[in-house]
Amino acid sequence: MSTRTYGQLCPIARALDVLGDRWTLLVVRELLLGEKRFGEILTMLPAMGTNRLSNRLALLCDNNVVEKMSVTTPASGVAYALTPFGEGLRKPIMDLALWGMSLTSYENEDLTAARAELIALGLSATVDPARIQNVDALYELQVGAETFHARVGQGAVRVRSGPSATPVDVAVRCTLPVFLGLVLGKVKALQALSQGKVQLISGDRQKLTRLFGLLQYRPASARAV
Amino acid sequence: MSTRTYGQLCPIARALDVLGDRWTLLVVRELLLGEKRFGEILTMLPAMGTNRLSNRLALLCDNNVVEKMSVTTPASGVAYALTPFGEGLRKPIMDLALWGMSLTSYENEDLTAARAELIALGLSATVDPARIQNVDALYELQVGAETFHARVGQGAVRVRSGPSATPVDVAVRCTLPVFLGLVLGKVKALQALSQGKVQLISGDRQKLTRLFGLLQYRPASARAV
DNA sequence: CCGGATCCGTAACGATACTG
DNA sequence: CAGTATCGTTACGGATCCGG
Repeated sequence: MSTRTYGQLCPIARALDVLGDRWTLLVVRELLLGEKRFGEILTMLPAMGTNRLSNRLALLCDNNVVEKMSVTTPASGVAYALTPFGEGLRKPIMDLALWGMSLTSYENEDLTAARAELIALGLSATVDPARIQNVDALYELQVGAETFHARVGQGAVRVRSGPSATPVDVAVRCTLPVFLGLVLGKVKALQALSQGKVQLISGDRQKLTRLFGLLQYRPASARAV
Repeated sequence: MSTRTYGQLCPIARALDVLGDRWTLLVVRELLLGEKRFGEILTMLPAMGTNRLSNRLALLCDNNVVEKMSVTTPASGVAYALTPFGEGLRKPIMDLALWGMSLTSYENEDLTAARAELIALGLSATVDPARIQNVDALYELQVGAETFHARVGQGAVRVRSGPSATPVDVAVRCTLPVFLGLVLGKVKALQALSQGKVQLISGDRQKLTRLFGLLQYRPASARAV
């Protein structure tokens, strides 16, 4: 029980009464990638501990940010998903991601615990809606042991964990270092394809190039601060 | 020293490494209202304690979010202000305020520690830019013992603590309960004026009405969730 | 008085072990 | 798989004290 609230008559303070505890916003971040089971969240945030994850999920459920839902795969049980109200956090959190991008370098980092879907999620915040005004495409990416998908459409790139439930336009596979090379612009998609660093499982090369044209990291100095 | 970082390769986690500690975002909120001195911030966040405020400000300075600046009023000394990089937090925080508005009721609340400028700041996030496309006006409000000003222009309402440094279009004075009645729509500005609940120090009544037409609280059920 | 630094009791955190 | 219980460590909240 988080009886430690700010108790101020201010929407920011009220929001932080719900979200301000350690780990809480990262739990929401995980659920921005799609519904997840208790154990899945814990795998992504191992230092959190089962106890705290349990507490945080209960608090988020109490505040109508998260709800339990029953799932059947891989086994029968419950999963946690954002409510429509919780989905309202996507905008503030992605704005925060855009700000945090200036604190983030993807070069010379330890990749042992890195996750491509988090990199993709962060970069999706940098995409200018005007650039994808009339684009609509669904991608599936298999990066190392991860599988996630990205839908480009309606002025946004939306990243979700796991394989796509519907047929995708393009499906590709690569390693995490290759993925990083692509988003850093050090490797071109077509070049990586011809070198066998990227395997095109389905779809055409043109659409693949377009995805990595959007998901490009630019260092802070080159962006508006 | 907050040596307790998430250490994830993710801009959200990196942002929270800087901002995620308790009180930190509320310190930034205070500075969104303008530069403040150490003691001023502490007065607004008394439960924080001097040592934590000191630590947080140091961490924010280290990360180029906040900078010290020398001031001469009321006495010679230093104040803390957001850097341009820190100003970049205005958008995410105000988006969070908009979300937190659904958790906030301004009715039947304890007003002993309430601050009108925080209410105004929160409501400024709800203003539709389209409504103030070609408006440009500067207001000074004296609510109880507080003085703050609000500039309506360039598609946004910007609230800052203290009196305006430049001449204002409208200056008014009222009590906090009256201010709340105005933003709740329970009292009309013209009506409050004629009853003497609001004192028009300078400027015309029409512009005053416009301000409180913008700064209106609508309960969550009436807004998009 | 302002801008802190030091100290202490309490609550939260991080990790592990244990249970239905 | 999904938690609960426990425990040592760390941070928080509050008060006091220090140097300019």
